[in-house]
Amino acid sequence: MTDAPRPSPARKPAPVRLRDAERSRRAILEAALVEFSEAGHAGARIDAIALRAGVSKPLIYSYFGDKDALYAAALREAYVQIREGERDLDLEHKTPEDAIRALVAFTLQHYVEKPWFISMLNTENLRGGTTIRAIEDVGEIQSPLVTQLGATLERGVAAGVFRPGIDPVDLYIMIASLCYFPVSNAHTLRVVFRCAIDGPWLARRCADAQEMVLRFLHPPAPGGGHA
Amino acid sequence: MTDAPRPSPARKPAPVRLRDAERSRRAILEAALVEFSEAGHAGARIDAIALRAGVSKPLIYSYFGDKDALYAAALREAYVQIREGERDLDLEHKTPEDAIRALVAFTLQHYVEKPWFISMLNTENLRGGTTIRAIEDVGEIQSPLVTQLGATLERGVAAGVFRPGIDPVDLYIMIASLCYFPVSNAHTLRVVFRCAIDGPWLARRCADAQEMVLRFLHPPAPGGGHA
Amino acid sequence: MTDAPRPSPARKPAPVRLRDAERSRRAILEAALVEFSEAGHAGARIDAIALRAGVSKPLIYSYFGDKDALYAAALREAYVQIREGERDLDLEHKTPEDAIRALVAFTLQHYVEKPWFISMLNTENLRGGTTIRAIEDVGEIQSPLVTQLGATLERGVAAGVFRPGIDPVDLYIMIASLCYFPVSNAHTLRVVFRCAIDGPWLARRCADAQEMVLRFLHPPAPGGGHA
Amino acid sequence: MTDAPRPSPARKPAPVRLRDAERSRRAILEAALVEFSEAGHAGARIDAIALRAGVSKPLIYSYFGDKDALYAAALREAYVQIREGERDLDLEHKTPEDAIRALVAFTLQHYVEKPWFISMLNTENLRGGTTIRAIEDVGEIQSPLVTQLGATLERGVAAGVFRPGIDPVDLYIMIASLCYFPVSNAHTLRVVFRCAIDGPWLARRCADAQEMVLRFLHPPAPGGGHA
DNA sequence: TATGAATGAGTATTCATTCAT
DNA sequence: AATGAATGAATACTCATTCAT
Repeated sequence: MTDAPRPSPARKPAPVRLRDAERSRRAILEAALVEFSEAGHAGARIDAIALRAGVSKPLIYSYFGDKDALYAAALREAYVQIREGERDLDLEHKTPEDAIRALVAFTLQHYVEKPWFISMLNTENLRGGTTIRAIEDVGEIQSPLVTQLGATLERGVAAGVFRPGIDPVDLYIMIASLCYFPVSNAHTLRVVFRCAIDGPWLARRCADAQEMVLRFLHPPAPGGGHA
Repeated sequence: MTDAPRPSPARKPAPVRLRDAERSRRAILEAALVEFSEAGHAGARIDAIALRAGVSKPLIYSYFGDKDALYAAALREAYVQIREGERDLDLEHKTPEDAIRALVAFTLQHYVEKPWFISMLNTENLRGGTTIRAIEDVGEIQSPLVTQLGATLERGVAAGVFRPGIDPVDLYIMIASLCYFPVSNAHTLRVVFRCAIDGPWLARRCADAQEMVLRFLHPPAPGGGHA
Repeated sequence: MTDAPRPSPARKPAPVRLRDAERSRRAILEAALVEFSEAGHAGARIDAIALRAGVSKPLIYSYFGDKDALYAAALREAYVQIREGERDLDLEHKTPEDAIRALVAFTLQHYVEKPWFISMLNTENLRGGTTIRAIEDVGEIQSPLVTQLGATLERGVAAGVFRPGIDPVDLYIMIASLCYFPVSNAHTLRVVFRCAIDGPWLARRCADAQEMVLRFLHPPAPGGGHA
Repeated sequence: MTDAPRPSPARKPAPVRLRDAERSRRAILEAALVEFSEAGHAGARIDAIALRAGVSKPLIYSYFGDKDALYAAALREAYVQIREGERDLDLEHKTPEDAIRALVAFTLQHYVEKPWFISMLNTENLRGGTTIRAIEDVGEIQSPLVTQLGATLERGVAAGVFRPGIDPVDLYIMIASLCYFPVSNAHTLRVVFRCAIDGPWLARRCADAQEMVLRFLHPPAPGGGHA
């Protein structure tokens, strides 16, 4: 009202990076991923997401529609992130056994390093999976991994190190099971079993899981195996 | 509305009334268990719990204090229920291998039949375990199982069917892992892998888990094992 | 927190009339009638209604559901009020011509004295009548009047003072038309025609309307009427 | 985005652009008229107006200032439109009785064909007439009609077909009353009286109104009129 | 023991309006 | 002349919790 906003002539005329739609979108999505995974669907606050993303609430609504749609976008993003990691695993250029070891290690590591993945899955399953059912392309997101895993199993069978008849989806679920629970339930395990859920302990979980899966995949020893 | 049915003051202090009070308490607790496990902590509604339990909201407050305290009671109840099941397993009168098989089968079955157990654990872990940390006797609730499992392992080692050096807590976590994930994440698995998460599929999960655990426990074959 | 709310021993122990559900309901309904008629549907504020009624907002929601339902209740109330006035008109004990004069006078008077009636009708018609269509018993509310008016017309025809063939609904609409517009549109008329819309002017409107309606109802003069 | 189509600077100052500006103004005004009349003042959305007009929201603000100013412009436009229609009625070249008939017919027809006129008047009266009071030239907009109507009445009195002493403004209000209510309140009438508010019904309203007004204007029959 | 009545403090969502280009 | 990006200030509605009986 009084003084015009004198721009000091020699400086940059404005914070350059404002008004960048794509950048705002990403900021909101990442803030939502964190908030939803920390607080769950009902507990998440749009206010908190706006604050984290450094934008106003109306912008969130104009980009994503409503809380549910934002939650769906965040859930999808969680899957996209793990797929990107798995794509880089390069299973086909490893020996079958190393491929399995690598997949186990990556899976556990991803769960630990990107804790919102597990949290989002837990939240979504608590909600009965209604949202993920509505995401069109979720099937495609995961299928490359299953294909790779199937090929790895076949190579192992051909090489005589794996027994035949193992379903790649079942195998993936086994691996995920062994990696998921110790991370997902770390808080309750720590209290109930009074044990330290820390790096070394998780490293042992990883080694045990690798051994478990490989023992399960191994064909029976030729001349009279177990018992 | 007018006069309460005045019990003559000097007699026994209305035992029927006490029964009702205890029944109300149980009704509230069970309603809370269902509501919290279906909706999570933030999503659960005191109104809904009152409705399910068939009591008024003030009664809930007078019995349990507030929402958090009710949640804590429900969480504790979930642990109590699974402990009661495990206590009846009678591991010590089975062969070591059968004991392991029985524990795996029971664990999966309990997760499937009492879905609020998994839901409560998920909810509590999403919340960072703050509540369970405050429950005094949770350690004792779980410890009998660990003792039994340790004894079973020792018997197996003595009998030469298990290798030594396995920690009973780690073993229990492995078993729980294999049983937990397919049930906990049934909704997302169904959609992402387009597979039927049904009775037969779960039965195969059970068999696979039993085999996995036993193969893991078996000592290396005497004359040259796995590479 | 500090001092307990000492009830001064000799006084009445509390504001007696609080916690009276029916009384709260009426207060809300009347406040809503005023607020909706002053501000329209979109312009009305639940906050303002709560303030006017002297209750909290949640109470409004617990009694009426949501804004639309409250609006519907207020609209219905407006009709109930005018019906009660018409019921007391006692048309059947007046001469047919006096009955018409009385109905005209009452109608204009009601529009002036209960301004929310016109405002609610205007609001509802602006909204396309969607709400009134959903009120079940609106037809019955108005029908007694139509019956009475039909009887009055018949008596007039029999007495030779009214011509036959007049539909009572059409007649009522004529009367309403003449009374409605000068009240409903007082604000714009005042400005556009720079005329005083006040008591005397409305009294002339009443007299003119009575004359118009009666002239319209009169049978043609027996020996060659108008032109 | 890159270069605007630079018009060579010295030539005529881009007349095409000016046409576009005027067209945008009209588009906004007409969109506003529709939106305000469909939704009322509080219910109208600037977003919706921008969408209907095919322009951006900031353009609306740069042309009209704010929502209230746009509403005022739309209200004024409604009056301008009906004045244009009335100007073409050419009352002075018709017999006094035909002139009245024509005015009644035109009024009803305009209300039916330009529904935003009635809606805008209702909206403005619901708001207490605050806006129209601020429109400077509203008086002039309506006065030609009153002058014409006064002349018509005088001609009728001179011809002996109308009685003297009728105020032209009062007469116009009577006519407007009879035409306004059945159109304005069509939605509620349809439901409350369960009658069809359609073309034929409105045509009968028109004929009845014409007859009513003429009967009212007629001088008392020379040899003993109505009582 | 038990409850109908009532509310303070939020929470998702909307909307007129402005900024920067 | 025109617009995509962005927001402050509401506004409808919810929910854990308490009051009064």
